[in-house]
Amino acid sequence: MPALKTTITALEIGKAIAKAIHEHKVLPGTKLGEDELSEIYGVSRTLVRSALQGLSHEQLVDIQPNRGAFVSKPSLREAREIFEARALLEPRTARSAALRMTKESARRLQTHIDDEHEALAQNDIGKALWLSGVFHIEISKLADQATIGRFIESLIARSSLIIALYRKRDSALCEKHAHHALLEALSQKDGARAEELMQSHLVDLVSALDLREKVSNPTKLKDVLGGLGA
Amino acid sequence: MPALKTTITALEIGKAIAKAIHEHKVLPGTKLGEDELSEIYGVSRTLVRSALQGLSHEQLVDIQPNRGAFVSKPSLREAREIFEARALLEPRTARSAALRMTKESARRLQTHIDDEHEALAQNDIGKALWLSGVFHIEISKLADQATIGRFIESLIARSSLIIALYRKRDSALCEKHAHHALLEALSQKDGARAEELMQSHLVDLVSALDLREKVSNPTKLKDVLGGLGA
DNA sequence: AATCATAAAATTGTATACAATCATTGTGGT
DNA sequence: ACCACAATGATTGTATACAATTTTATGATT
Repeated sequence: MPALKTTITALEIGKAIAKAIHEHKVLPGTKLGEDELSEIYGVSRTLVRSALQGLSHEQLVDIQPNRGAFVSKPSLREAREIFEARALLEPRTARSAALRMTKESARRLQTHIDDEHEALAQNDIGKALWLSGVFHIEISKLADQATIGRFIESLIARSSLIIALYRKRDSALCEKHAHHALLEALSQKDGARAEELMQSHLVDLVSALDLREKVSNPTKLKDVLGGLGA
Repeated sequence: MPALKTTITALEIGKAIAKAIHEHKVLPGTKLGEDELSEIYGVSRTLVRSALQGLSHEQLVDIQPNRGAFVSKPSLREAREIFEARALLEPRTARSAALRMTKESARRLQTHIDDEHEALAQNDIGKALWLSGVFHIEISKLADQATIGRFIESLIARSSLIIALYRKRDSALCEKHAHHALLEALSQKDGARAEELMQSHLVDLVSALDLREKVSNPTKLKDVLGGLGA
């Protein structure tokens, strides 16, 4: 059997935290204390800080000077921007991916979809959410455009924060057929259709979100909690 | 007078290094030693490492485990990808920027162009290169799309590396009229024209580059340094 | 009882110390 | 002269120690 690795890198810690965020195991606003994390991963704060700084660069965590790192809470405007950016990048990327499809990659994507369904069947929403994101990332990787792929990857990671914050109640988050249809178009190397499908898929995703401006923050708590029910 | 600041942050160090890279003060491949930098900025290696990791995340420097940080040397494929990404993002961003133009922002951009010309007049190529990049970044900021703006910013920073590596000999890098024409279209809120101009401007930039595959790296130094000039 | 001031505890920021790894040079052998 | 190999020096990686800041707790005062 392979020797079990004893070292852990800052990058791995970052990935682990990112995955937990993506799966909604930790929610936006959660404080990520350094001592806590170094305890968890069995390393010194040095590596933890390095990992947190990396996540901060991806805007998954927000580092407030002298106060610590918190899971980011994208504003409404950021939320809208992120999905606008996805709408700009992903459909075109799906088109490119279609042109480069192979049997092998089709098989890989199918496996992903199966896993996704399985996770949903087991009601493991977090895992399904994560797999759903990975599906999009895989497509962008197929497009053979690492640079744009990285952008998309970061947008998808932040999308999970947005879903956590702004998802409409009882909105289905993964229409299972959407990914399936996408895969079909990709397999047939039908770039135009893949582009179209991706575009409408993203529209669907946004429509499961409530990105309207809040009525207004109640200026005073008293205004809301004023009368004692009399 | 304002108290002179005595503290320096990792972010500032990163910015300083990034600017030096952008200005071609340090060329791709240059080693960025930690001791060296901590000496220069008068801080411990801790902050320097933090800065370098940040730059590594932007792919401006390449951190090789146990070997150190080097100014990145984008490959030909990366170079092509980066300009493809710019072609995808910047024209559309220029269009958005046009719609949001104000007198004030026009004035700001004009100042930038003036500075750029001044730098060119003084033959300060590095500064001109940097200002040229900042011009593009300013436009993306005007578009009021921080997310895409950050992507563009990172693409432009890496573009300076590409220019350093792949610029055709005696190719003019900043056609002065290009930015001027762009500003004009923006000022007139002519989005369509701004988009068009940006697109062709980017084409011009690429055409000043030699992104053809190298014949082959000289496998042996001897082949190049063979004859002793006899 | 509520508010403010102050003190203690906990947490983050930076520097330093030590360990591990890599590069270089020097030595000995073929 | 050339290659292999070992020792040395330099550089990066990680942990720990200390300083600075924030947060929480405590107590005095109105």
